[in-house]
Amino acid sequence: MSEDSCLTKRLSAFIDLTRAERTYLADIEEDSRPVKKGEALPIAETPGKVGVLDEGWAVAVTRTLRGDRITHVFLPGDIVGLAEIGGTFQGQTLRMQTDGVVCPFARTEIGRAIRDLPRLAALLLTISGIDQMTLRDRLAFASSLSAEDRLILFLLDLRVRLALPNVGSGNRFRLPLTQAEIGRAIGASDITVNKSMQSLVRRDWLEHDRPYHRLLDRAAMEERVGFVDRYARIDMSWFPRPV
Amino acid sequence: MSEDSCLTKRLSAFIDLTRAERTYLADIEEDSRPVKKGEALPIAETPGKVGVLDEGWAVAVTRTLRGDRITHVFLPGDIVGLAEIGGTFQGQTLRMQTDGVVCPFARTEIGRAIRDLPRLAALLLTISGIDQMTLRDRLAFASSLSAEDRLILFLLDLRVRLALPNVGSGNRFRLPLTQAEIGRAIGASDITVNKSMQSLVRRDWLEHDRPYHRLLDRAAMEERVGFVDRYARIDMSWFPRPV
DNA sequence: CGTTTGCTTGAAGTAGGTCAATGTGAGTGG
DNA sequence: CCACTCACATTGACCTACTTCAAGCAAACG
Repeated sequence: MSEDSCLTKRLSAFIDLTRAERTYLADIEEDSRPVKKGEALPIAETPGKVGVLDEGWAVAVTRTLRGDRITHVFLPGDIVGLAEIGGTFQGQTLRMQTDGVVCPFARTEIGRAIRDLPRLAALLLTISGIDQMTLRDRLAFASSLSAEDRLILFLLDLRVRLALPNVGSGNRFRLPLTQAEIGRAIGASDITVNKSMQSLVRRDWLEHDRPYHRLLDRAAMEERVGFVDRYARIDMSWFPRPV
Repeated sequence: MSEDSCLTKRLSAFIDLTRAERTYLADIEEDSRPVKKGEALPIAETPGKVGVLDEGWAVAVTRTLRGDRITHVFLPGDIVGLAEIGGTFQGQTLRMQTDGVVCPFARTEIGRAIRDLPRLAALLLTISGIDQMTLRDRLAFASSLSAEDRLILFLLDLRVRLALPNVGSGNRFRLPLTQAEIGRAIGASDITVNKSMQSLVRRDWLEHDRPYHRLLDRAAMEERVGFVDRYARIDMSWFPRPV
């Protein structure tokens, strides 16, 4: 009762869960499991799992002919494996970017939860949709923004999403990716990332102190790239009534 | 009974719907509505709607600082507005690319359907996930493939998805997009699209006859870009039992 | 204290963007 | 039936934002 499950913690950021929903979720959750940096997520290894990333960062990597690309960065609290719930993993892997803790769920339990907790089903669908729109944004911007602007967008997106679980974490955050990895995430070379970062620092928009980064002028950055926070306003009026 | 709703037709490509599911879906469907080329989809105009594109092509357009980009192409049979079900439309529009017919659904009805037809909820979540993975693929390839290879990928994707509703439609299909629009979809200029197409024709991989295109050597094209058909194998073993 | 990993900087090469001009077929109106 | 127009496709020339290659440097780590 007092102990909230990982999923409960996460979903509470969006809706107030009822007591019934909470206990249901706590029941289906398996024991949380520590995972080491560099390891594949247990979700990706044993098919039929979904999980909540309780601590640490993870990345979704897509293998291409010319090296691996990072297609998604998972932050603490994020649900992992939701997109892959019914599809093949072919060509994609989920890998821990730092040490962390994962709470796995069996896919069949998710199936049951969808049946028994319709509001949860609606919420999951909504979250999946938002992720999709965010991806569309990135895709659109990938070809129309300069590498520097893509970097700005990347930082802004992280900032917003980090603020979701631990409310208002400020503009300073740890970014456990090397410049080369950032490059693989935004579609640029490590050199370009480096030079863009320095350019941002010179412009007094960014401050960095090795793994820590601080956005000094978020307003200017947001205006520059036309940033839209898709998590800001979610319409849940159509959700079915909770159990 | 004899008359299947748009959504029924679509979802039947994935699962065998029960009689109860079919009649439920038929009940919540509103009258299908013809839409003209260039018009915004009624779904995008009146918030709170989702729809099935019964006939015609549509595109999702994301407004960027440097012109509009096409982030998704909807084909006949596709569900439109699913990604937008809970989010804001900000910066994105859905526009008809040809004349067509749309079957709208109220979002609240989808909410009710999720409650009453849990298997449908699971399927929608799965479809949304697959779309997400496809987007990730495109994002990964956007920065690691040449414009020509991106064009190949674009054509292959259309081919696979066109085959979903009207089974095995062959390798020849009508592509109602101008070269400039294709460019906006794959992140290239109209000039590059033109030159890439000619290059493909010269290589005897593609044949085109104005709006019609024929893939002459799909195997070679798929191999070239490492194509993965994410719709090919869907795991539904975890779905809740149908009503 | 050497080795590795990541950051920094410079220089050279290129894919693909923009600009500009021409070609071509389909539709429209006289 | 011909002229006009408009939308698309085509071709060439130039130019720039990036990539790749190469080499030094700093901090972390066994």
